[in-house]
Amino acid sequence: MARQRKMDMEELMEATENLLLEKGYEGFHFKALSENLNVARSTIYEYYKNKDELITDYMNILMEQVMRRIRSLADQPSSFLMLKELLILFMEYSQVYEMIKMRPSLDQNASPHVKEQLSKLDAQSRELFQILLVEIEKAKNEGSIRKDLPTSLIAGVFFNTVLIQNTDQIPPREWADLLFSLIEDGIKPKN
Amino acid sequence: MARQRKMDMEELMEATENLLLEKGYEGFHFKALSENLNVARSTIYEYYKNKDELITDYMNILMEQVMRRIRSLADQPSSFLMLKELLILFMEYSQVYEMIKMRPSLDQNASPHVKEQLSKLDAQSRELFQILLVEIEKAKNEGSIRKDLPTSLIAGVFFNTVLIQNTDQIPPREWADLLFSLIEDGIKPKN
Amino acid sequence: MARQRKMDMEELMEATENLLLEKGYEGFHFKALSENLNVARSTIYEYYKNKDELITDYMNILMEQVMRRIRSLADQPSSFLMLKELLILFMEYSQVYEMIKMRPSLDQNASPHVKEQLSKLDAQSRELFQILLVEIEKAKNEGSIRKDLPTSLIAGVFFNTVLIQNTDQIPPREWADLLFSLIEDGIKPKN
Amino acid sequence: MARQRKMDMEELMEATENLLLEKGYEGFHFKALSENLNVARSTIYEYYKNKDELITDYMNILMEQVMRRIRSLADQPSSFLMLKELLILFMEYSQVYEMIKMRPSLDQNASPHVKEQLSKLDAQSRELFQILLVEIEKAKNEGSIRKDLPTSLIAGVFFNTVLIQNTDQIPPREWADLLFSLIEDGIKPKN
DNA sequence: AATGAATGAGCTTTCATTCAT
DNA sequence: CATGAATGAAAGCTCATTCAT
Repeated sequence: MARQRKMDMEELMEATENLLLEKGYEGFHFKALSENLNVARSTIYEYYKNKDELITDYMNILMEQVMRRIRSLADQPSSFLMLKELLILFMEYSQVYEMIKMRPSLDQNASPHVKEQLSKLDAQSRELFQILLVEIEKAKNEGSIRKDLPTSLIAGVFFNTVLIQNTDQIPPREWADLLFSLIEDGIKPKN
Repeated sequence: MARQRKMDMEELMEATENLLLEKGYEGFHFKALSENLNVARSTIYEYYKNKDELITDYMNILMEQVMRRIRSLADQPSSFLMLKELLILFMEYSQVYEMIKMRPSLDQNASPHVKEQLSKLDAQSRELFQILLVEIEKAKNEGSIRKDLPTSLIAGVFFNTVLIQNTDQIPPREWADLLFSLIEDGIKPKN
Repeated sequence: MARQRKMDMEELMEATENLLLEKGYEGFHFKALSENLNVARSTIYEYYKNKDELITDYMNILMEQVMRRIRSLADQPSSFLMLKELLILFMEYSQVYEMIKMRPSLDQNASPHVKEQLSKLDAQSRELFQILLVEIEKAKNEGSIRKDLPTSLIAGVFFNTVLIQNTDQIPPREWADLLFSLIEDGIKPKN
Repeated sequence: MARQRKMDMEELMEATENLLLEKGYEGFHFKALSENLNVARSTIYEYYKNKDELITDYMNILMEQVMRRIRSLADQPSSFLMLKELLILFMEYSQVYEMIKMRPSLDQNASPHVKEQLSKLDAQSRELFQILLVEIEKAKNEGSIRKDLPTSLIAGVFFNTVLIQNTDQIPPREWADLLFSLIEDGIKPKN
């Protein structure tokens, strides 16, 4: 099998994710990445022709994973419960929204291959948003969500609140319940 | 051809803000900045010894402005109303939270002067958080906020929801009211 | 006038020419170029965004110069004499044909700007060839050139023989006369 | 998956020649070579320790082949006819002159082994030139070549004109005759 | 003050070369 | 033999920063 393999795709993707979250697109360097992985910088180029191809590949893999999870969520008793499941999923995959915010930076000097990857990515983002928007609308019709709140605002709450830092180290499940409770009933006491 | 264009501090700060928001700390370059301002790159060095000093200076100015506004808010009839005013202020100054998230990047190779600027900044951030946390606690005691929600979660909601993109272009005042209504009462219909 | 100017466009073009002739397109590096010019590598980037832009710019300048000279040659008493003048010119500018041979290498990853420069260049090359071919045809009709030799062969002789190394260091004018004499009458003694 | 494709020396030499002619010494890379041959890059190292050894080996093989052909040409009725045969041979092996022009690039960091190969090569080049020069001198003495033309110029014509692109796709034999006719009698009509 | 010019540091990328299987 | 994997050296390029006017 030739020289001992040092690079591990899983590790590469993990390191890519961490570095992206920490430094953002502009601060993402193969130098730091290779140091994290303990391989030579050039080794990464054996797998990815450049930064953008690695990043878009990572994003697509992430998105596919999330979409697979979302599709496996289908058939909840109600849209309201579906939304709760989505929120929990978004918390687990809070990188997704960070990546979506990073997306515009990738347009500059996108090579044809990168462009292709980006359009796949965009398609999946659109699908993700679509699902969320549809579920919110359905829940409004179900009568389980207020109709006076714009759907875009509610969707925004879903994406943004999952980024809240859990500084008190509350257990994830409990944190999710608290967050959903806040979104559901607000901060005002019940009566 | 000397002195073609005077530097204007206001413009400099504005351009700094825009570039920081658009590209993040790692993507903030004097090159782009000077192009936006239509001055020579070297001209900026007449005012700031380097990148980090400009950025920390901008951040401090921003923070001072916000803190001044917050202090002018004091003496609301209730903590609950105070929190509403704070949310409106955070919406107006949504850059603030973006800057706070950018803060850690500034630690690397911070010169003594930058370190000093950073500690001023940290002091102001701490004060800002403190005010928010105190008001939330007071509101809990007032009985106008549920006690079962962790204060850190509520504070997080205050910072994060102001970043929601107003994609539907709803007028700012109305958007603020809708957002506060959501935070106050949740998405569930009253019944 | 700011820091003392070290780069001189004339020198830059000259060094570019020399390096291109010596190493060819693939062996042309900014490193060697900057060493020849005694400036930092990055300094060259202040003038040219990259290798290809410098090279195509150089080639266009060269071509324009040659075409200007050619146009100033017009109105010779006969096409035959015109061809002699052209040969002398080609000897003086023997780089031109070397550059034309290098031309195809420039197509890979040509940026839009480079593509534009290349199409200008191609237009001038075409014009140059055209002039040569037309003069050869006219000379054939004048009866001063054999009609049994393909025009392309004669044109080829004009371009290729100017590249013969003058190893014996014969004075240019004399060398040109000898070369033209060979082309005119061949190597066989008159009888 | 070992041993998928056997290396074939003939193919290797052919690919080496093509790549050298297309890209020149500086643009000759094992990467492209291995892709052309459809073998792993590292496989070439089983046969040649490095780039330069492959190139000098190829050049020596080429030169030997040419010299063998030249030796088999000996004993023409006259030096003039010998020169015609040589021209035809040079047309068939027009790579030879391209390689000779490439020769100087090989001096940089030549390893001992490469240096040895180069000196063999140089010996053969010298012999080749020698033969050509001697035949020209003999033909001058025979009275079949003008004595007023420097031998070096005539030799140069032999090497350079074989590089003329046959753009009109004239059959090789015919092209050779036309070229020799031009060299012999010049472009001027007979009377 | 403002600028044009130059530069070094550091990242991106390519490629020859090595090595274990 | 042939290969896949890893790597260092060197080129490509960008940008913060300095400096003389």
